[in-house]
Amino acid sequence: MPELPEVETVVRGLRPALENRVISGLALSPHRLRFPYPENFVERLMGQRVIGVRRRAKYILVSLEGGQTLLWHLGMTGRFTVKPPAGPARNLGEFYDEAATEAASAGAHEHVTLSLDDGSRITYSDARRFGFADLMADAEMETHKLLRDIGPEPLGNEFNAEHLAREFHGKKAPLKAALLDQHVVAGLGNIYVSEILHRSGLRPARAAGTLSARKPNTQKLELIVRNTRAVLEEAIAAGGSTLQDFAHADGSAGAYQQRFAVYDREGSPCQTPSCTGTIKRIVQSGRSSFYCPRCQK
DNA sequence: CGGGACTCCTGCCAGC
DNA sequence: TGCTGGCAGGAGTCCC
Repeated sequence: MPELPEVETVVRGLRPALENRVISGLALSPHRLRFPYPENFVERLMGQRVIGVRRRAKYILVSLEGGQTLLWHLGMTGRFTVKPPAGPARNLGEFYDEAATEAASAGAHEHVTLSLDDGSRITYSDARRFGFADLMADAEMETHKLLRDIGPEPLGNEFNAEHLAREFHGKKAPLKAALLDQHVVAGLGNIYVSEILHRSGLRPARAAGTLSARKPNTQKLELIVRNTRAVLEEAIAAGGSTLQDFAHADGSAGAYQQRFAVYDREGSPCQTPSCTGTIKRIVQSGRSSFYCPRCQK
Protein backbone atom coordinates (compact mmCIF):
# COMPACT_ATOMS: atom_id res chain seq x y z
CA MET A 1 0.00 0.00 0.00
CA PRO A 2 1.22 3.48 -0.68
CA GLU A 3 2.98 4.84 2.36
CA LEU A 4 5.74 7.43 2.24
CA PRO A 5 8.34 5.32 0.36
CA GLU A 6 5.83 4.23 -2.26
CA VAL A 7 4.58 7.77 -2.81
CA GLU A 8 8.17 8.95 -3.04
CA THR A 9 8.83 6.26 -5.65
CA VAL A 10 5.81 7.37 -7.66
CA VAL A 11 6.91 11.01 -7.45
CA ARG A 12 10.35 10.09 -8.76
CA GLY A 13 8.71 8.25 -11.63
CA LEU A 14 6.33 11.08 -12.45
CA ARG A 15 8.97 13.77 -12.32
CA PRO A 16 10.77 13.04 -15.63
CA ALA A 17 7.46 12.33 -17.34
CA LEU A 18 5.73 15.50 -16.17
CA GLU A 19 8.29 18.22 -15.61
CA ASN A 20 8.37 20.87 -18.29
CA ARG A 21 5.45 19.26 -20.11
CA VAL A 22 2.26 21.09 -20.98
CA ILE A 23 -1.08 19.46 -20.24
CA SER A 24 -2.85 19.17 -23.57
CA GLY A 25 -5.74 16.94 -22.62
CA LEU A 26 -7.57 15.65 -19.60
CA ALA A 27 -10.31 13.02 -19.52
CA LEU A 28 -12.22 11.90 -16.43
CA SER A 29 -14.23 8.72 -15.98
CA PRO A 30 -17.85 9.12 -14.87
CA HIS A 31 -16.94 7.86 -11.40
CA ARG A 32 -15.82 10.32 -8.81
CA LEU A 33 -12.94 9.46 -6.53
CA ARG A 34 -13.17 9.75 -2.78
CA PHE A 35 -14.11 13.41 -3.14
CA PRO A 36 -15.61 15.19 -6.14
CA TYR A 37 -13.04 16.77 -8.44
CA PRO A 38 -12.51 20.46 -7.70
CA GLU A 39 -14.56 22.96 -9.63
CA ASN A 40 -13.53 23.50 -13.25
CA PHE A 41 -10.83 20.90 -12.76
CA VAL A 42 -10.30 20.19 -16.43
CA GLU A 43 -10.45 23.81 -17.55
CA ARG A 44 -8.01 24.94 -14.88
CA LEU A 45 -5.46 22.29 -15.84
CA MET A 46 -5.61 22.54 -19.59
CA GLY A 47 -2.65 24.29 -21.17
CA GLN A 48 -0.70 24.42 -17.90
CA ARG A 49 3.00 23.68 -17.87
CA VAL A 50 4.31 21.51 -15.05
CA ILE A 51 7.28 23.03 -13.27
CA GLY A 52 7.80 20.56 -10.44
CA VAL A 53 6.64 17.35 -8.79
CA ARG A 54 7.25 16.72 -5.11
CA ARG A 55 5.91 14.89 -2.09
CA ARG A 56 4.55 16.02 1.27
CA ALA A 57 3.50 13.22 3.64
CA LYS A 58 1.59 10.83 1.34
CA TYR A 59 0.52 13.61 -0.99
CA ILE A 60 1.87 14.16 -4.47
CA LEU A 61 2.18 17.88 -5.25
CA VAL A 62 2.45 19.04 -8.85
CA SER A 63 3.41 22.70 -9.30
CA LEU A 64 2.06 24.42 -12.36
CA GLU A 65 3.46 27.45 -14.10
CA GLY A 66 0.25 29.38 -13.69
CA GLY A 67 0.59 29.52 -9.90
CA GLN A 68 -1.51 26.51 -9.03
CA THR A 69 -0.62 23.27 -7.31
CA LEU A 70 -2.27 19.96 -8.08
CA LEU A 71 -2.55 17.73 -5.03
CA TRP A 72 -3.01 14.00 -5.41
CA HIS A 73 -3.50 11.23 -2.88
CA LEU A 74 -3.26 7.59 -3.95
CA GLY A 75 -5.59 6.29 -1.27
CA MET A 76 -4.97 2.59 -1.08
CA THR A 77 -5.07 1.38 -4.63
CA GLY A 78 -4.22 4.43 -6.70
CA ARG A 79 -1.44 4.12 -9.25
CA PHE A 80 -0.08 6.07 -12.20
CA THR A 81 0.91 4.57 -15.52
CA VAL A 82 3.14 6.49 -17.91
CA LYS A 83 2.66 5.80 -21.61
CA PRO A 84 5.44 7.40 -23.66
CA PRO A 85 4.74 8.45 -27.27
CA ALA A 86 6.47 5.23 -28.34
CA GLY A 87 7.30 2.10 -26.43
CA PRO A 88 5.62 0.18 -23.61
CA ALA A 89 3.64 1.71 -20.79
CA ARG A 90 5.46 2.04 -17.53
CA ASN A 91 3.55 1.32 -14.35
CA LEU A 92 4.77 3.44 -11.45
CA GLY A 93 4.78 1.51 -8.23
CA GLU A 94 5.42 -2.21 -8.28
CA PHE A 95 4.62 -2.38 -4.60
CA TYR A 96 1.09 -3.49 -5.37
CA ASP A 97 0.21 -7.13 -5.80
CA GLU A 98 0.75 -8.49 -9.26
CA ALA A 99 -2.90 -9.06 -10.15
CA ALA A 100 -3.84 -5.48 -9.35
CA THR A 101 -0.89 -4.17 -11.31
CA GLU A 102 -1.86 -6.23 -14.32
CA ALA A 103 -5.43 -5.03 -14.04
CA ALA A 104 -4.25 -1.43 -13.99
CA SER A 105 -1.97 -2.01 -16.96
CA ALA A 106 -4.89 -3.50 -18.82
CA GLY A 107 -6.80 -0.29 -18.29
CA ALA A 108 -9.17 -1.40 -15.54
CA HIS A 109 -10.44 1.30 -13.19
CA GLU A 110 -8.85 4.11 -15.13
CA HIS A 111 -10.27 7.36 -13.83
CA VAL A 112 -8.05 10.10 -15.17
CA THR A 113 -6.12 10.29 -18.41
CA LEU A 114 -3.70 13.15 -18.84
CA SER A 115 -2.31 13.92 -22.29
CA LEU A 116 0.93 15.86 -22.56
CA ASP A 117 2.40 18.00 -25.33
CA ASP A 118 5.09 15.42 -26.16
CA GLY A 119 2.45 12.86 -27.06
CA SER A 120 2.76 10.88 -23.84
CA ARG A 121 -0.16 9.96 -21.64
CA ILE A 122 -0.40 9.46 -17.91
CA THR A 123 -3.33 7.52 -16.53
CA TYR A 124 -4.52 7.26 -12.97
CA SER A 125 -6.18 3.98 -11.97
CA ASP A 126 -7.78 3.32 -8.62
CA ALA A 127 -9.86 0.21 -8.00
CA ARG A 128 -11.25 1.28 -4.64
CA ARG A 129 -11.40 4.98 -5.43
CA PHE A 130 -10.01 6.00 -2.05
CA GLY A 131 -7.63 8.34 -3.79
CA PHE A 132 -8.49 11.92 -4.76
CA ALA A 133 -7.23 15.06 -6.43
CA ASP A 134 -7.42 18.70 -5.46
CA LEU A 135 -6.25 21.90 -7.06
CA MET A 136 -5.27 25.06 -5.21
CA ALA A 137 -3.56 28.37 -5.72
CA ASP A 138 0.04 28.21 -4.52
CA ALA A 139 -0.80 30.81 -1.88
CA GLU A 140 -3.37 28.47 -0.34
CA MET A 141 -0.80 25.75 0.30
CA GLU A 142 -0.01 26.89 3.84
CA THR A 143 -3.61 26.96 4.88
CA HIS A 144 -4.92 24.01 2.90
CA LYS A 145 -7.13 21.89 5.11
CA LEU A 146 -5.31 18.68 4.27
CA LEU A 147 -1.79 20.07 4.59
CA ARG A 148 -1.74 22.63 7.36
CA ASP A 149 -1.79 20.30 10.38
CA ILE A 150 0.50 17.59 9.06
CA GLY A 151 3.52 16.80 11.21
CA PRO A 152 7.18 16.93 10.20
CA GLU A 153 8.64 14.81 7.44
CA PRO A 154 10.29 11.80 9.09
CA LEU A 155 13.42 12.22 6.96
CA GLY A 156 13.83 15.87 7.91
CA ASN A 157 15.55 17.48 10.90
CA GLU A 158 12.32 18.54 12.57
CA PHE A 159 11.54 14.92 13.29
CA ASN A 160 13.62 14.17 16.35
CA ALA A 161 13.39 12.87 19.91
CA GLU A 162 12.34 16.26 21.31
CA HIS A 163 9.47 16.43 18.85
CA LEU A 164 8.30 12.94 19.77
CA ALA A 165 8.63 13.74 23.47
CA ARG A 166 6.28 16.70 23.02
CA GLU A 167 3.82 14.76 20.88
CA PHE A 168 3.78 11.68 23.11
CA HIS A 169 3.55 13.57 26.38
CA GLY A 170 0.44 12.52 28.26
CA LYS A 171 -0.80 10.42 25.32
CA LYS A 172 -2.75 7.36 26.33
CA ALA A 173 -3.07 6.18 22.76
CA PRO A 174 -0.87 3.21 21.83
CA LEU A 175 2.41 3.80 20.02
CA LYS A 176 0.89 2.24 16.92
CA ALA A 177 -1.87 4.85 16.74
CA ALA A 178 0.46 7.70 17.67
CA LEU A 179 2.87 6.95 14.85
CA LEU A 180 0.04 6.44 12.37
CA ASP A 181 -1.28 9.89 13.26
CA GLN A 182 -0.20 12.16 10.40
CA HIS A 183 -0.15 15.14 12.79
CA VAL A 184 2.58 13.48 14.84
CA VAL A 185 4.77 12.47 11.91
CA ALA A 186 4.00 12.54 8.19
CA GLY A 187 3.82 9.60 5.86
CA LEU A 188 3.82 6.49 8.03
CA GLY A 189 1.20 3.81 7.42
CA ASN A 190 0.16 0.52 8.87
CA ILE A 191 2.99 -1.55 7.43
CA TYR A 192 5.99 0.59 8.26
CA VAL A 193 4.80 1.41 11.76
CA SER A 194 4.86 -2.31 12.58
CA GLU A 195 8.36 -2.56 11.14
CA ILE A 196 9.63 0.52 12.97
CA LEU A 197 8.29 -0.62 16.34
CA HIS A 198 9.74 -4.10 15.87
CA ARG A 199 13.16 -2.70 15.10
CA SER A 200 12.86 -0.43 18.10
CA GLY A 201 11.90 -3.24 20.49
CA LEU A 202 8.67 -1.49 21.44
CA ARG A 203 5.22 -3.04 21.62
CA PRO A 204 2.58 -1.45 19.40
CA ALA A 205 0.08 -1.50 22.27
CA ARG A 206 2.32 0.39 24.66
CA ALA A 207 0.90 3.80 25.53
CA ALA A 208 2.87 6.53 23.76
CA GLY A 209 2.91 8.60 26.94
CA THR A 210 5.03 6.00 28.75
CA LEU A 211 8.00 7.13 26.66
CA SER A 212 7.47 10.75 27.54
CA ALA A 213 6.67 11.06 31.21
CA ARG A 214 8.11 13.86 33.37
CA LYS A 215 11.49 12.55 32.30
CA PRO A 216 11.28 11.49 28.64
CA ASN A 217 12.85 8.20 27.70
CA THR A 218 15.16 9.90 25.24
CA GLN A 219 16.99 6.72 24.31
CA LYS A 220 13.80 4.99 23.20
CA LEU A 221 12.55 8.07 21.39
CA GLU A 222 15.83 8.38 19.55
CA LEU A 223 15.59 4.73 18.65
CA ILE A 224 12.19 5.35 17.06
CA VAL A 225 13.58 8.31 15.13
CA ARG A 226 16.61 6.38 13.93
CA ASN A 227 14.65 3.29 12.93
CA THR A 228 11.95 5.31 11.21
CA ARG A 229 14.58 6.89 9.01
CA ALA A 230 16.34 3.59 8.37
CA VAL A 231 13.19 1.67 7.45
CA LEU A 232 11.95 4.43 5.13
CA GLU A 233 15.30 4.95 3.46
CA GLU A 234 15.71 1.24 2.81
CA ALA A 235 12.23 1.07 1.32
CA ILE A 236 12.83 4.11 -0.87
CA ALA A 237 16.10 2.61 -2.08
CA ALA A 238 14.30 -0.63 -2.94
CA GLY A 239 11.49 1.23 -4.70
CA GLY A 240 13.96 3.36 -6.59
CA SER A 241 15.82 0.36 -7.87
CA THR A 242 12.53 -1.17 -8.99
CA LEU A 243 11.84 1.91 -10.99
CA GLN A 244 15.25 1.71 -12.64
CA ASP A 245 14.75 -1.94 -13.44
CA PHE A 246 11.47 -1.03 -14.94
CA ALA A 247 12.84 1.80 -17.01
CA HIS A 248 15.39 -0.31 -18.83
CA ALA A 249 13.62 -3.65 -18.74
CA ASP A 250 10.83 -5.11 -20.82
CA GLY A 251 8.15 -4.07 -18.39
CA SER A 252 8.04 -7.31 -16.48
CA ALA A 253 6.85 -6.91 -12.94
CA GLY A 254 7.99 -8.62 -9.80
CA ALA A 255 11.68 -7.69 -9.80
CA TYR A 256 11.16 -6.17 -6.42
CA GLN A 257 9.98 -8.25 -3.52
CA GLN A 258 9.46 -6.36 -0.36
CA ARG A 259 10.77 -8.14 2.68
CA PHE A 260 9.08 -7.26 5.91
CA ALA A 261 10.38 -8.47 9.24
CA VAL A 262 6.99 -8.62 10.95
CA TYR A 263 4.21 -7.31 8.72
CA ASP A 264 1.92 -10.15 7.62
CA ARG A 265 4.26 -12.69 9.21
CA GLU A 266 2.08 -13.98 12.00
CA GLY A 267 3.41 -17.30 13.32
CA SER A 268 6.85 -16.83 11.76
CA PRO A 269 9.99 -16.82 13.87
CA CYS A 270 11.22 -13.40 14.93
CA GLN A 271 14.19 -12.28 12.84
CA THR A 272 15.85 -10.28 15.61
CA PRO A 273 19.27 -11.86 16.19
CA SER A 274 19.20 -14.36 19.08
CA CYS A 275 15.46 -13.80 19.64
CA THR A 276 13.40 -17.01 19.81
CA GLY A 277 10.01 -15.30 19.71
CA THR A 278 7.12 -15.87 17.28
CA ILE A 279 5.42 -13.00 15.47
CA LYS A 280 1.97 -12.27 16.78
CA ARG A 281 -0.91 -10.37 15.21
CA ILE A 282 -3.23 -8.12 17.17
CA VAL A 283 -5.96 -5.74 16.05
CA GLN A 284 -5.72 -2.10 17.11
CA SER A 285 -8.52 0.25 16.14
CA GLY A 286 -9.54 -2.12 13.39
CA ARG A 287 -6.05 -2.48 11.91
CA SER A 288 -3.63 -5.37 12.12
CA SER A 289 -0.43 -4.90 14.06
CA PHE A 290 2.37 -7.44 13.99
CA TYR A 291 5.01 -7.73 16.67
CA CYS A 292 7.24 -10.09 18.59
CA PRO A 293 6.04 -10.54 22.18
CA ARG A 294 9.52 -11.60 23.23
CA CYS A 295 11.75 -8.77 22.05
CA GLN A 296 9.26 -5.90 21.96
CA LYS A 297 8.50 -4.40 25.37
C1' DC B 1 -10.26 17.44 23.31
C1' DG B 2 -8.49 12.75 23.01
C1' DG B 3 -9.44 8.44 21.30
C1' DG B 4 -11.96 5.02 19.17
C1' DA B 5 -15.48 3.43 15.84
C1' DC B 6 -17.31 3.98 11.50
C1' DT B 7 -17.15 5.08 6.64
C1' DC B 8 -15.95 5.17 1.74
C1' DC B 9 -14.79 0.98 -2.18
C1' DT B 10 -13.55 -3.31 -4.57
C1' DG B 11 -10.72 -7.51 -4.96
C1' DC B 12 -9.35 -11.54 -3.00
C1' DC B 13 -9.57 -15.69 -0.48
C1' DA B 14 -10.84 -18.96 3.22
C1' DG B 15 -14.54 -21.67 4.41
C1' DC B 16 -18.67 -23.86 3.68
C1' DT C 1 -18.00 -25.49 -8.00
C1' DG C 2 -20.02 -21.39 -6.48
C1' DC C 3 -21.37 -18.36 -3.12
C1' DT C 4 -20.60 -15.58 1.07
C1' DG C 5 -18.50 -13.17 4.59
C1' DG C 6 -14.44 -11.23 6.30
C1' DC C 7 -10.51 -8.66 5.56
C1' DA C 8 -7.31 -5.32 3.55
C1' DG C 9 -6.08 -0.19 4.60
C1' DG C 10 -5.72 6.04 4.39
C1' DA C 11 -7.79 9.29 6.63
C1' DG C 12 -11.92 12.25 7.21
C1' DT C 13 -15.82 12.41 10.15
C1' DC C 14 -18.62 11.51 13.86
C1' DC C 15 -19.59 10.51 18.58
C1' DC C 16 -18.71 9.59 23.47
